[in-house]
Amino acid sequence: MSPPPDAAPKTASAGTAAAPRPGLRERKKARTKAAIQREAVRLFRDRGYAATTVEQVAAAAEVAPSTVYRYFPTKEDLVISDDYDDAFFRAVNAQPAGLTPIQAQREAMRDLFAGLSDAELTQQRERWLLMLSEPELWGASLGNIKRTMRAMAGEVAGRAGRDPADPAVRASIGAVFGVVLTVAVDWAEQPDMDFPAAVDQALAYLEAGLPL
Amino acid sequence: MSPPPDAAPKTASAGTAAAPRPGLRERKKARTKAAIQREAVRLFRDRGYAATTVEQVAAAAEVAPSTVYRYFPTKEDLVISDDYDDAFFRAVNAQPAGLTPIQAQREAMRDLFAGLSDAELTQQRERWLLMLSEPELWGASLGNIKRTMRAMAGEVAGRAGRDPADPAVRASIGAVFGVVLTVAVDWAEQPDMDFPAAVDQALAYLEAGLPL
DNA sequence: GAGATTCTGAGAGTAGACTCTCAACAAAAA
DNA sequence: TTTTTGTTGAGAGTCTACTCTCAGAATCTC
Repeated sequence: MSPPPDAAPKTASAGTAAAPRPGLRERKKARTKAAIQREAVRLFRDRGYAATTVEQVAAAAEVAPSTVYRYFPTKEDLVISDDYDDAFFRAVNAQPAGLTPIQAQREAMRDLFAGLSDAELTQQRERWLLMLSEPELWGASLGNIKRTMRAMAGEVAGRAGRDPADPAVRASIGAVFGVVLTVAVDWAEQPDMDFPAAVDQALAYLEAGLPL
Repeated sequence: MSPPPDAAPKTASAGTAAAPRPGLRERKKARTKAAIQREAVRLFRDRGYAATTVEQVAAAAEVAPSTVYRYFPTKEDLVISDDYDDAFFRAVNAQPAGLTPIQAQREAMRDLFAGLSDAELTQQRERWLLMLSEPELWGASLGNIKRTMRAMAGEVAGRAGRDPADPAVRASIGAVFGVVLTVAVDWAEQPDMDFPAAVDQALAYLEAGLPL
């Protein structure tokens, strides 16, 4: 989903690089892309993903079908395009040493949510809901999942002074992923739930060794 | 995949129910279905899932395309049809009281694997590999995942004297799922790995509170 | 065996995701 | 302004999962 691309600088520190200042063309493209995606998610939510054709999305966004495909190679991309995985990875990376991997991931989650507006959270919920109810979308996000897990394994391994292939490292990553997933599933079914708080609580349980 | 349906009695105890003894027709059907599925998995593995058409599967199994669809409503069903989820649930259910939920699930896994032949394990690996590499299949298995998790929540809740909606219960379920998933991912990439042992080890880590 | 039931093959047909091409137009560069 | 480059719309076309129908063949029942 990603916020309106007009708010360009994502990596807070502007730095030295050239900031070519987006021309009119660039801005128009960004606006078109955002509009297509917005209409797509709206239609998918209202009529169902499978029941909505790309043609209808194009019509709603007032562009030609070929234009839709120019921005989003596949129908799934209309939904799964997102950069929170990378953001999460960076957030973990930024945690102070000395934390256990699970603590670090928990803190990273807190930081991540702290930077999101309510509107963005709602957007995320829409996306999760779609991804968790439409098999096709859940499938399309497999790549993201695997990539994130691999990256996290490297990060956690470094943090704990272990090998990324260490079974204990893998287990740790998997546990966090699974825990967050279940909370997301619940969230999809209970709109009013406080997602950030629930994730934090669940990770706290995990941190405590899942007492039951 | 499920073992050749000829080996009918899955729940060891044959019990009282009528065993109508399969007629020739039944056996033929079962054989046809098994053959289609076997050829499908073979072709998918060799040529890739997307690159293999249902028509090719039909040709390889020496039946008409319409026959394939009679047995398997969708192309995905050629792979994801399986009853290990239920088996796992029953195995957990059969564990003695007094174990923690994670211990119970770990023991259930052991029991489950103990009942599988090497051939069946290999078959499972083929399926996991396909499901974890083909987004479409991973997506199609979402239903199974959610159903299993829901069922497990009920089971664990009863076992721990909690509510199925209790966050601690959900977290526990999710952690186990995630841990097993990561091991499966590794397994898909490392054919020679001892999957049952690795799962057991990973769950042992989880049981110990994921020390790192 | 004769008749009832079920399974299969053949093939035509639909839908919708995705591709490709080309001409018209808008914006940037000169 | 003129030229050059990049973006769009229109539309024809492909590919394949999936549906439906019907006739004939194989099994089961009596």
